[in-house]
Amino acid sequence: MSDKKTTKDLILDAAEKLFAVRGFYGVSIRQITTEAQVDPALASYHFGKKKDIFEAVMLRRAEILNRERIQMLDDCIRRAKPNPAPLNEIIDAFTHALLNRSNKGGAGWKRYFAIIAQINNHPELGGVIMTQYFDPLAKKFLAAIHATMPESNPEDLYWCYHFLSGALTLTFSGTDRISNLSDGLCQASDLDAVHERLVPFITAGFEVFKNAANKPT
Amino acid sequence: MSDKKTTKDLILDAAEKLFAVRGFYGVSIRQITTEAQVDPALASYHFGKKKDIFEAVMLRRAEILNRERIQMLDDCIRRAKPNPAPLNEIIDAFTHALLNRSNKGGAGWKRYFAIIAQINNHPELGGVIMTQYFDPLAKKFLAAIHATMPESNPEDLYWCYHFLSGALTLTFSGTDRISNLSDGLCQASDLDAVHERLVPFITAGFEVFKNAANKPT
DNA sequence: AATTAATTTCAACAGTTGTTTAATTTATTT
DNA sequence: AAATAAATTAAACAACTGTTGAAATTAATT
Repeated sequence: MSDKKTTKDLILDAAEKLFAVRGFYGVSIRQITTEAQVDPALASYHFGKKKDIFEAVMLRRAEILNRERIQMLDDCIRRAKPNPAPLNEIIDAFTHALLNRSNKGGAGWKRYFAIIAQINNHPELGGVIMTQYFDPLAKKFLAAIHATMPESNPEDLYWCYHFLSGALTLTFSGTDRISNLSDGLCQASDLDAVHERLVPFITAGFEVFKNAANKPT
Repeated sequence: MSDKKTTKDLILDAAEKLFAVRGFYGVSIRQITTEAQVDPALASYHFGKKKDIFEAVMLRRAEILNRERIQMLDDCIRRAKPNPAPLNEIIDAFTHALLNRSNKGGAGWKRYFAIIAQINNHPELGGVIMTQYFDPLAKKFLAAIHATMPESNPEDLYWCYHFLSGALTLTFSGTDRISNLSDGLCQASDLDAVHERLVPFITAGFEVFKNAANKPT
């Protein structure tokens, strides 16, 4: 019945768990293999260097996520045809899969996004995965936005995307400072509350730049 | 003339530089003291444990920054009296000192903000400094917002603040992914460009919640 | 100038780091 | 069942980790 997990996945699960709270440099291979209840040498045997473990952790879920997000974006574009997709739906498509997986995908997904949040704000790590998996989708997304806001200045849109990316990232970080700040009224773990506000918030932000004050360069 | 730097500051400067790009766990005391051209034992002698070095790095600039930001917020409230301060000015007051220091304060400040960006997204580190120095100001700031948007739901405002915090944080992170994405059209280092767009973007986001759809709980 | 305090140096500590090697066990193929 | 491949184990490697102690030096005080 219950398929026994492969050693590779045991290691990846353990690595994901530990990387999520202590970061790449804060976790040793021995800690990972201890958590996975596996011999230390197996990490090298199956993955190679430590960075390769990290990349394997990132890749494992990146593809699933990417497929879902592209799907949602395409759906919402198709639904609106021949008109451009509505802005708020585009932004929803961009964020929904992320927040939904983080919310209802289980502990693994939550940890995965915590790592994403770290590398998104870390200059040295993350470059590869983010560029390879997230940026192409970001471009698709921005193209859809531009289609629905044809008068806007592309430069403005890039910055708006940047703000969106930051807001999302902080939400995933697992630092629950908003809970302190609000004396428990809000909690970063309540991703439904986030999503409910994030989409209109960001939509309104984008719409400021609907009619370019600055001409495109 | 040129006051020779104290050993303490040599160490803090080196630590700041290295922490900014590799994070707390990614930097060793020996790397710090080598960079500072100082004996390794001096780190313990002057600061104690490694975490104490990190906290000292954070504290050094936190006070300066806090003073500036409170000043700007108070000024803008005073200017508007007896009316509440305009929303966009409040947000400008919140962001201006940060972006200005990061932009024109020299390399040290830039690195400092890169560290802030890391700990803001890192559950284990940062708690102390952020809670002690940044959250009180956040409350002041949110109170000002609420004064100018009296019909709004506090819960909504906390979330808006959360989004603002994320957008700011990513800007400081030093990861210049927006440059890749825009093929060089935008650059995260161009903080004037950020500021110019961030304030109206965030202002519009907040204004969505001016009249609470959800009644306050 | 003598005495005390503060700082800096050098050496060492026990523990951990990532990674590799060779031997052993398990699984797969012929 | 024999032969081959894949996976796992245990031990070891040199390099590095944070931190400490005692001696040597510099600065400040009497």
